[in-house]
Amino acid sequence: MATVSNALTGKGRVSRDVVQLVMSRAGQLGYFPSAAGRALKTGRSDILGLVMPDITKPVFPEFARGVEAEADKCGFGILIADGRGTQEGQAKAIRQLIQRGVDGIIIIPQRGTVPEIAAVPAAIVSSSGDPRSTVAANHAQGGQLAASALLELGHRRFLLLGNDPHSRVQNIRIEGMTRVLEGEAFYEVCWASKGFPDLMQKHQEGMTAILTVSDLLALRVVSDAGRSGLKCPEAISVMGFDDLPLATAVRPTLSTIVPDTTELSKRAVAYLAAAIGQDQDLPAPSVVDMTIVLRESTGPVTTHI
Amino acid sequence: MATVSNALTGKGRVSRDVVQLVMSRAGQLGYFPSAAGRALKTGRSDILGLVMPDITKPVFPEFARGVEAEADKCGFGILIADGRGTQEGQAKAIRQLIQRGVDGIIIIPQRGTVPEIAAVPAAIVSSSGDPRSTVAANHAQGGQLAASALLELGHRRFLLLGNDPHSRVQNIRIEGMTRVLEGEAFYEVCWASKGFPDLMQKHQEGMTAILTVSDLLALRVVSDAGRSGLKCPEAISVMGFDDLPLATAVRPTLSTIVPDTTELSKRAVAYLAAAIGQDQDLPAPSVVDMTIVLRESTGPVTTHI
DNA sequence: ATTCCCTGATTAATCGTTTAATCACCCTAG
DNA sequence: CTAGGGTGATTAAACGATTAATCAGGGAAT
Repeated sequence: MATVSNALTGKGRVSRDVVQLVMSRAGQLGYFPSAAGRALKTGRSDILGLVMPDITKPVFPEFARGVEAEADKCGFGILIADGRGTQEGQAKAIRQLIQRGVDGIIIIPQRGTVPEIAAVPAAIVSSSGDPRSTVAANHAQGGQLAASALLELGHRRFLLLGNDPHSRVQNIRIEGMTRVLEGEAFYEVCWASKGFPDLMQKHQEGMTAILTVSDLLALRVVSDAGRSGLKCPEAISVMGFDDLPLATAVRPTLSTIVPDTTELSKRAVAYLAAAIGQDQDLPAPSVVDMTIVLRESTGPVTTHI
Repeated sequence: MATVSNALTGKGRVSRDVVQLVMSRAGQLGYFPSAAGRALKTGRSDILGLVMPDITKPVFPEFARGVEAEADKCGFGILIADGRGTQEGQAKAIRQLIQRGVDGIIIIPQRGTVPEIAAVPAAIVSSSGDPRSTVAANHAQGGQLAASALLELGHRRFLLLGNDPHSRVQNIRIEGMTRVLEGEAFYEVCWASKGFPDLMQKHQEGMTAILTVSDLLALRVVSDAGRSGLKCPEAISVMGFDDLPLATAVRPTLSTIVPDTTELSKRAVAYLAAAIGQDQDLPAPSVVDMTIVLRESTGPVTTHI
């Protein structure tokens, strides 16, 4: 019995041939170790919890896929929990996961606070500048990327378009943009939640570039523009964020800033693996840069108004 | 010890006050039962596996959310596994879930076959007409809905636009459309994978309605049309499928056919709960209808070509 | 007063692993 | 020839719950 256990887990002292024998017999019998029994004895379930604000919202699925893939590589399973968009939902989700016996939790925090968790190690995936984060996407640098690209194309009057003035990441993205634009070009920040801007009018005022904080917004801009006869990218350039599936489905295809969700999930899982394994030195908090992908919705500024 | 167990699970014979006492003491001590211990003894983990072809693809996240919510109501957790788009990926995912000790599995099958699973009950969420399915979305009826709506608006020449001629659900959706259109109107089926159709030309041939099998395609159509000067819905009406987030972000907003993912997940979870509970009569395979939501991309046919 | 029943609490076995401790054996060295 | 060391297999004790079986005690009925 102990020998079988040792053979299967590769620990302890077992001879080569016995391992072989055990393996083959196990295969024949269709035996595999009971997760429950193992978990009970070892105190580890090899399962990680993943808490997201709302898996329905774009970008999160990408992240979930990355986490699942990475966890799988490390021998972990992923238990998902949806925060249902609320603070209490998030707290409840975390409690539930812990009660289910997860070894660690990956949290993409609901705007703002994260409940204290002592029971199990937690990796917090947040945005650059967040002190609690274990790994952060560099939204600020993403914003800079967007702004510099259009600046280089010759644009000098920008509309920075957000959706929700209370969103942390949107503000950070926009702040990244303004940091680059400051002193180099004229810009105006606008929040769609308080009325969608009149693009035609803005364009007549000389605006040629629109930097949005999300592909969804960029889509709205591009299609709005198209309807009112503003050609994109000839008359205005539009930049999105996140590289959602729609970015390549719409015409013009969207230039966009893409977060490296794969790297993000890799680091989050790696951190937890280390924390669970009780490694001495955990990976330090880190920030993952974004990249830019230029497609059809952006182009050089044309003299023609 | 037994009394504590009984008090906490509500089984066996325990007096009212002892239950109270146990509860409060448990609260004070921060005690909660170990999932592993319980799973070992009862043989149940209270965890369901969810296998999807690729959580990144639109619609699946919605379904995942629904399943998670419904499972939560029934006291189950959800372990996700991504099939990575391949047959073997799916098979491997299922094996892994079983080894992790899930009590049941919900599978959205990779196009075509599903591996035999005997180890645990499985709910197969598939499309209408699939004999193996536990619960199916009525893609055919969805197609009919789309076609009849535009037929009623006066359209008589249709373009039915698919993406992948090998996709089962796409074919079923289109078949639903043709069933309604047959004898009532002219229609032509077109697959985008073999070159995107020239909308202007089609329109000049008299085509006024485009029925797509997905919002992503509808988006492409709408934006393509806009660029070539074809007004939507004045000149052509476009219908999408699935009601993705982008449907309300684009202008014109997309009329679309929306599958009831909530109901789908509800039934899948209910089936598993019954199967796991060894109920005598399991819910019979069922089909859930889709609904239509009319927005800006469709309208009455205008005489003006 | 004895018996019986009922309620509620207690005992102890069990689920399937892991792992430290023990054991059996062979081989080598003194 | 015996002691000792090394290798590989075996024993048995946990892990933390559930649950059938047992036990204790207080009425009610005879």
